[in-house]
Amino acid sequence: MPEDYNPSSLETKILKNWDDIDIYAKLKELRSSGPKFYFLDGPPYMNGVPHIGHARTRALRDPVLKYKSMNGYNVWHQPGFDMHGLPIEVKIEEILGTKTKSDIEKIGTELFIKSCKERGLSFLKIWIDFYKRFGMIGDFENPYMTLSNSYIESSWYFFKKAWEKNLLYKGKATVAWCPRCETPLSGYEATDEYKDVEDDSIYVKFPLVDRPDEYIIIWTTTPWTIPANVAVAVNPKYEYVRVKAGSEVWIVAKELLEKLMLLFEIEDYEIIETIKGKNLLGLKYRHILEDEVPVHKKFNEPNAHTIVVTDYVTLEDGTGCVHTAPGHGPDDYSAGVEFKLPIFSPVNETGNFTDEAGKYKGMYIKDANDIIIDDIEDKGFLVLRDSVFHRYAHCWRCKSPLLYRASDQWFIRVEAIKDQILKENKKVKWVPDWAGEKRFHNWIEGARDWCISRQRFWGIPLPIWECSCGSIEVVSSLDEIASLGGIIPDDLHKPYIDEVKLKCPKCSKNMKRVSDIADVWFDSGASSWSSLGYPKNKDIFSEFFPMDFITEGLDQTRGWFYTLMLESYIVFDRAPYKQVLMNDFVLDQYGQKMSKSLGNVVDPKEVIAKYGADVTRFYLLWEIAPWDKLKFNWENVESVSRTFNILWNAYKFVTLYMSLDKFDVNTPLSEVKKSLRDEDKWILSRINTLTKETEDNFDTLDLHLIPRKLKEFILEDLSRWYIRLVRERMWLEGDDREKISAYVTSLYVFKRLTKLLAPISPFISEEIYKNFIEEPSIHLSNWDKHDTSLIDSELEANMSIIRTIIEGTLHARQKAGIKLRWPMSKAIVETQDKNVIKAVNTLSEIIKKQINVKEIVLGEVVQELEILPNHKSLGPKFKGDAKKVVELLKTHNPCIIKSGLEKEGFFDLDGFKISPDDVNFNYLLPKGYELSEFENGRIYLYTEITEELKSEAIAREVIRRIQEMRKQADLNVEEYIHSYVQSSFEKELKQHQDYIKRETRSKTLLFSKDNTFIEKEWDIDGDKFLIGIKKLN
RNA sequence: GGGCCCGUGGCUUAGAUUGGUUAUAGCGUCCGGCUGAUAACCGGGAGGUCCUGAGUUCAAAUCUCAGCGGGCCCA
Repeated sequence: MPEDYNPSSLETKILKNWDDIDIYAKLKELRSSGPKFYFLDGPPYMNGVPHIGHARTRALRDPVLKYKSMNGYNVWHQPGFDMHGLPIEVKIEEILGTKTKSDIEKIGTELFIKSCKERGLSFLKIWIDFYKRFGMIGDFENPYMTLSNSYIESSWYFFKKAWEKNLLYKGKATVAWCPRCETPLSGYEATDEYKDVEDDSIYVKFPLVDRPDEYIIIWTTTPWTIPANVAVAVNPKYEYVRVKAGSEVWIVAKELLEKLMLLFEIEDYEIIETIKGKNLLGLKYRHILEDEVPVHKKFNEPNAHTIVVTDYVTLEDGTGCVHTAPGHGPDDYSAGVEFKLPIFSPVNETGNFTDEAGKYKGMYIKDANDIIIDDIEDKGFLVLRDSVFHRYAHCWRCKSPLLYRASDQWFIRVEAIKDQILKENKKVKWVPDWAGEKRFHNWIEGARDWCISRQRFWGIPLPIWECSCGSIEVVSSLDEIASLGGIIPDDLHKPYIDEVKLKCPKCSKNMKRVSDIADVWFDSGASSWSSLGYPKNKDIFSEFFPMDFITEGLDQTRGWFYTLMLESYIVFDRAPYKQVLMNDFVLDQYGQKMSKSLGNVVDPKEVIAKYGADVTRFYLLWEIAPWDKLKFNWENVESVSRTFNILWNAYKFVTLYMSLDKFDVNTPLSEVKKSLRDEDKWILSRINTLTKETEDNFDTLDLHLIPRKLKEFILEDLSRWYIRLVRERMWLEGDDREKISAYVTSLYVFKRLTKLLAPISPFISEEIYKNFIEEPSIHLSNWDKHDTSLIDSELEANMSIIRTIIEGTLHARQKAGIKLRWPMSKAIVETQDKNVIKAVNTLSEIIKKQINVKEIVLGEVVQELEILPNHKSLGPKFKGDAKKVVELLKTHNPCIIKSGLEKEGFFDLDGFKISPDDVNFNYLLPKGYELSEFENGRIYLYTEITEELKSEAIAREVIRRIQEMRKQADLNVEEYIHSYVQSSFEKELKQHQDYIKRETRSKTLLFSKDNTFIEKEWDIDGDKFLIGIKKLN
């Protein structure tokens, strides 16, 4: 006999059992010959513990895997973990107290990298324990880890392929750079952290060559980039003006002229000439700091220090003439390439000016700002100095302001292949479709070449060796290293890998590895093959690749979804995944982002501790569609928890009676087929319809609909309806056929229901299932496909109609103040609806039972129409005759008056002209009826109480009291008693003696007091009843 | 600035593909009731500018446009 529902102890018990039987090994063995289903786990980043968002993603993916397993698939469920990268480095720097890269080198890169490794690994157990507690079943002994040698070796295959396809190149490029971390950041790393900061805002005039006193005016918020200026860009389409201001001529965009002059406080100015931007092309100017930065005098590129034209120039701020420093801005860089400008970037890794910066060498760029501005001012080129609040990019980890600088980096040529990738993406099924067709599509469309190298320590080392002779080797395996004369280190990370020297195949000299590591986003992007150990291990890969299903958060559009696609495309010329589910985040209940500082963080461990993993998983799936934001709401968790409690109680209810009767759980449904009642057939139909819906929803990944329908079924169909209808039958004594068929039906329903629930809530389903069926685990059982032969849609529709009729009648009873316990002689259903007629005819027994009436009939009850004079209107209108009119109204048939008013707008009442305002109409129910309306009709309850009905009512009232007393006396359900009732209703009660005895399990029923009984006096509608019960020994 | 998504009683939500009676349900709240599976449940009441505005239409929560607010991504 099951206890109360206690998720915590139940789940712990089952976890232990899974451990004992090594459920994963069994599952793997069981499905080993099944069709392959390759799910790839999006590896979480190992710099913290699982948060509720991780729990959500797992609550979405795990049911799919369990469902697939139950359907016979050989599912690949290997967890993965992302363990490299700057965030871990930054954390270790905090712990070790280093500030710069040279600090790290001082304490030793070996120690630093070892610490990073330890930290990466330190979270592993926490995560795997979480997965297990969350009810996931998977290959927890063999996760893929991006820091393992085998993973690194596999991932190198990408560089080899990219190199072979000429998609890997070394180039100078202007990239976002963190001067503290001394490494480039990819575009999105740079844009993760925009902060509002105050910066200088200066307007500067550049003197044109060969045009004395003529200047082009530029604006910048980064004065330190002026030393690197090599051009001024204008938009070819805009109008520019030459303006006479004092003794000088200035060039600015026409549209901005007034605003600028106002800003510069120049009132006297005059437009000399209007010129299209494209006509400014090639105008030469003199660099204003050529004395301080003498290298400018040496640039011999023809376009250096000229006006160039580009489309990116806007009129939003500035002057329409844009200071261009290809070494310090991505747009500037592309202009630099287009116009063959010098890519000049006199700033080193730490943000200090180099020798090339002349006067400014050695200065930190931000510190140089003031000096540079002063120099410009001294030389008379400063137009205006101001400051501005604007958003500026900061390092996503260490929060330092970023800069752009040109440096030598390794790139993946994405732009060359993005059209093919877009084509591949069309083959992927995205859920929701817009995630792929719009979001991901747009992202790929705008993709740029990927700067994949990082000048850091903790990451996958680039497998690129360079020789002083200029030749380059990209290796993809340890064997290759060995064959090139390299000695393979125990650990493929820095600094060990840096020691590996290869023999140059061209000149036989020693080749040195480029000291860079890969952008950490590279790591997980290589998982589609690296997690399977490809290319070394080709068997598993060829069986499973490509992936059938992945799911991750929407932020992974530019992250994992992208790197997986890009890298796999380069390696295999195809999309790596067939189906992608993209989910949104978890917010707090007010829609606010969860953050430590707001104190609104929901810890998944806390939810699991309080409600269990079953409820948590169910809730996370049920609350909202995967691709919408989930506002975490404790009250709704509570409501899911209540549903589980009800499910549990329903389970307790049926097992109670089954075990009392020692019911054989192996009795097949076919054996009772003939004695099934309507409600049995109905619930059998419902559970199979539900199964079909569940199957459909798993197929289309409308995962939230599954728990929603399950919850609805548990509450509405099972608990509130089926059990209510079969209660009486469970109470029958002996081997009643109808009772047995209720048992068999219930068992079938529970067996099915637990299977539907198993993928979502693996513990409670396991517990219930195993109590009925002797098998090692529900998760090792097969999915029971829906059985069309048991689906009867018409019966389902009929049942749903009579439920509305029953509810309506209960409403009518309440209006009339008549308790359900009191039987009524009849109810009349009035309807025009054929479906309602059919439902009432076929299921009248259920209606009668549920609304406690002796007879239910289809028919109609004529309501009487009453006419009421409106004195307020009649009085002033008919004055003295008003009284007479009122009398006349009573003598006419109200129906005729009403239809007359409706048709003509007035009624001739023996000469008095009555208008609609003069009277009110009212429908009167015939005496003894109560009315209630339902969707397609009305129900009339006849409420006259006969002696016969009353005696039955009293019997039921007494039964109810005895039951209450049994409960208070803590008697077991099956125990027998003696009872007595002393009251003035002996005659009535005697008529129903057998009924009372049966319902209350009374061996004897006396009508006089016995002092050895437990007794209680009851007041039932004003009458006194002294009732006693005594346990049978 | 651009792309994508979202906005429905106090709260969480259904309904948008296919425009169509009185806008769904749960929670909460108020009133009444039931109960030998149920710390459950049942009946009823109150509670709505369906973010705003314009348009299309006989008819708009739904379609179109513009705007406001929020989110993710990008610049």
